[in-house]
This record gives sequence, C-alpha cells and structure tokens, in this order.
Amino acid sequence: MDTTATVREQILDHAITLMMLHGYNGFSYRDLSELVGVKTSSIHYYFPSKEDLALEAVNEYSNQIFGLLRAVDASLPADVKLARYTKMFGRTLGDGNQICLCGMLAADIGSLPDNIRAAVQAFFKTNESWLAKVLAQGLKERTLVVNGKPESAARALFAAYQGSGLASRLFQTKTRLEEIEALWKVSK
Amino acid sequence: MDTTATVREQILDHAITLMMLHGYNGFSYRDLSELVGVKTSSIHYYFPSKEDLALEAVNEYSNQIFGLLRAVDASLPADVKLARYTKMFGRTLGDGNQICLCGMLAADIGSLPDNIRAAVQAFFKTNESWLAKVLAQGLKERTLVVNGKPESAARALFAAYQGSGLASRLFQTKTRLEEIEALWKVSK
DNA sequence: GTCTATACCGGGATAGAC
DNA sequence: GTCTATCCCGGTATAGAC
Repeated sequence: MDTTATVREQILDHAITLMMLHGYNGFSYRDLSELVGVKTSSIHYYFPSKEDLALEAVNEYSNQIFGLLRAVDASLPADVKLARYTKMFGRTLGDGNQICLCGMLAADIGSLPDNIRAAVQAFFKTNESWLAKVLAQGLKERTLVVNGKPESAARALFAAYQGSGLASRLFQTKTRLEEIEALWKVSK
Repeated sequence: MDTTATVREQILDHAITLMMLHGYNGFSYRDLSELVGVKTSSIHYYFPSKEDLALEAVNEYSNQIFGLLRAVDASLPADVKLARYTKMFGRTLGDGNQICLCGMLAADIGSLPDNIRAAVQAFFKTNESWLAKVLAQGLKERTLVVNGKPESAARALFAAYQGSGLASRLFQTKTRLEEIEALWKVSK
C-alpha cells in the first residue's frame, strides 16, 4: 500500500478539514501553507484561486462520502442502513469541532459562485435520494416509520442530520445525532 | 409612532442582516459603514470590537424571535401553533438569501468566543423547549404525531428547521420548509 | 458622537528566479 | 514544482481633532 500523499492531495485534504472547522471565509492560504509545509505561492500553482480550491474540495469530499454510501450492503434491512448512515454522519463530525463540508458551504453559499453552489446541491440531492430509497424500503418492510412520501420525508430527514450536526458541535455532544435516528424507528 | 432609528439601532439591524446573508467572517465594518452612512470609526464607538457587535446582534435577534413566540396564542391547538412557527421561520429567510442568524453563527462557532457560543446555545434551547411544549400538547390532543419523548423530538424538529433553512436557500425554494411541518401532522 | 488620518496586519494573487 | 519578493487591497482597530 502506498501511503505517500502528493502535495496536491495534502492541500486538498487540509482544505477540506479547515473548511469543516471554520468555513470558506474562515481559512487562508497561509493556514494551509503552514499545515502542508509549502509556500502559499505553491498552493496557487495547484489551485489558482481560492474558489478553484473550494470547488475541488467539494468534489473530493462528495466522492468520499458517495463511496461510503455505495459500500452499505444493499441487502441490509432499512433500519440498519439508517443506523449506518447515522454512524457515518457522526464520523464526519470528527472530534466534535467540525461539521459536514457541504452543510458548512450551504451556510457560506452567499459568498460563493454558481459552480460551487451546483456542486453542493448535487451533494444534497445524492444524500436525499439515498435516504429516500432507504425510507421506501423501511416502509415496505415495516422497519421504519414514514409519515408522508419517502422523497419528501428524506429531504426533511437530511435537513435534520445537517441541523443536528450544527447542534452537536454547538453543544459539544453527539447525542443529538442519535435523536434523529430514533424518530424514524418503529417504537418498541 | 416613532419611526426614527438611532444610529446604534441601524448598525445593529444591518449587522444582523449582513450576518444572516454572509456569516460572521463574511461582512466587515466597511460594509456596515456604507449601509448606515457613518464611518467605521463611528461603529467602533458603539461596538468596540466585532465580537461585541456580534454578541449584541445575537441578543437583539433572540429577543425579537422570543417576542414572536410569546405572541402565539396559548389557546390554539398544537398543529396550528406549529404552522405559525413554520411561517415565522419562513419569514426569517426573507427573500430567500438569508438564514436564521443563530443557525449561521452555529456554523461559524469555530471562529467565535465563548460568550457568543453561550448566547447561541440559549437561542437553540429556548426554541427547542417551546417546540417541546407544542409537541407534548399535540400528543395529548392527538393533533400531532410524536415518536419518542417530546423533548428529544423537539431537538430533532428544530434541527430539521435549521437544516431546511440551509436547503431552502441553497435551492432557492421555500417548499422545503413546509415539508418539515408535514411530517408531524396527523395523516389525513 | 462623528470625523480624518493612520497604524498594522493579513488576505489573495502574480512575476520571475531557480 | 517550489521558492522569494512584491503588489494591492481590505480587514479591525486606535488616536486625536472637532
């Protein structure tokens, strides 16, 4: 296994983390430069503008998450899939000081160009349609409680995850994430 | 009726709007200076530091929202109260380019001092406990569907509102807010 | 209370040597 | 590809006149 990360990859990874911590307007090329150990001008070599960097960060982040979604075994019952999703979302919160990159950029969207908006929208839509399928399955299996249409409920559910990410960090507790999942479980 | 706003009030109001649009790191004293029509040094006279300004903005915003919550007639059925809340939350989104100030500052919390964090936490808690009471009432009346304890469900519900605020702006549609409310209504 | 002037730092970005 | 050097702007903040 090759553990060598190129400079470009390091920049992208640190950019993702920094934005999850402080948002688009809350990190600088200088911060990155210190983390990666190259000068800011070298970062401009790979990513001419900060917006270029942010766009590629969203794409890289999205691909990582989409890979995790695909890795969820299709044959599992819906309530178990939802539990996996909750766990995955919890992992993106890291030590409790970061939130989902695309949730963060949705907050910063007023400062961002259209191509980044489109990329963030795509992230939302993919998550929502994955969740919609799980809810539809849970409805059929009777393993999940779904009030209304799966597509509409999935959008509300994803919003709840994003909002809970905010609250989890604000209050420094992950219990708020688990409360989301509980709402859709069939009461015992 | 006195329509005269003091300079101090104007600064605070514009600061609230600017932060709802662009976040704490996305607006400047210069922006404010142009909107209010005074020099940046005059703003420092009222609010020595940017953090002072943000803290007072949160308190002012919170008081406005809390006033609206108190104004909801206690004798209404729970589902109607929830509809009022949805409408109120929708109004805070304005023309569709802003989100709840405290949702925004929750995203920016990694750049903010403890006193602001505490103020944002207080905003969350007040909204959550207001919603918890409504859910408890709806449970008794059988006008709302509540899965689990009202307190826990209320935290999830408020998270869903915050997340839907993000999504509403991202996709430039308010239908996502209404989808939240629909989930808690008793199916017809 | 509001202004002018200014300090001082940090921001993104570019030119050009190596 | 990475560096040094530099540009130019914008950021918060302060001193002091009026």
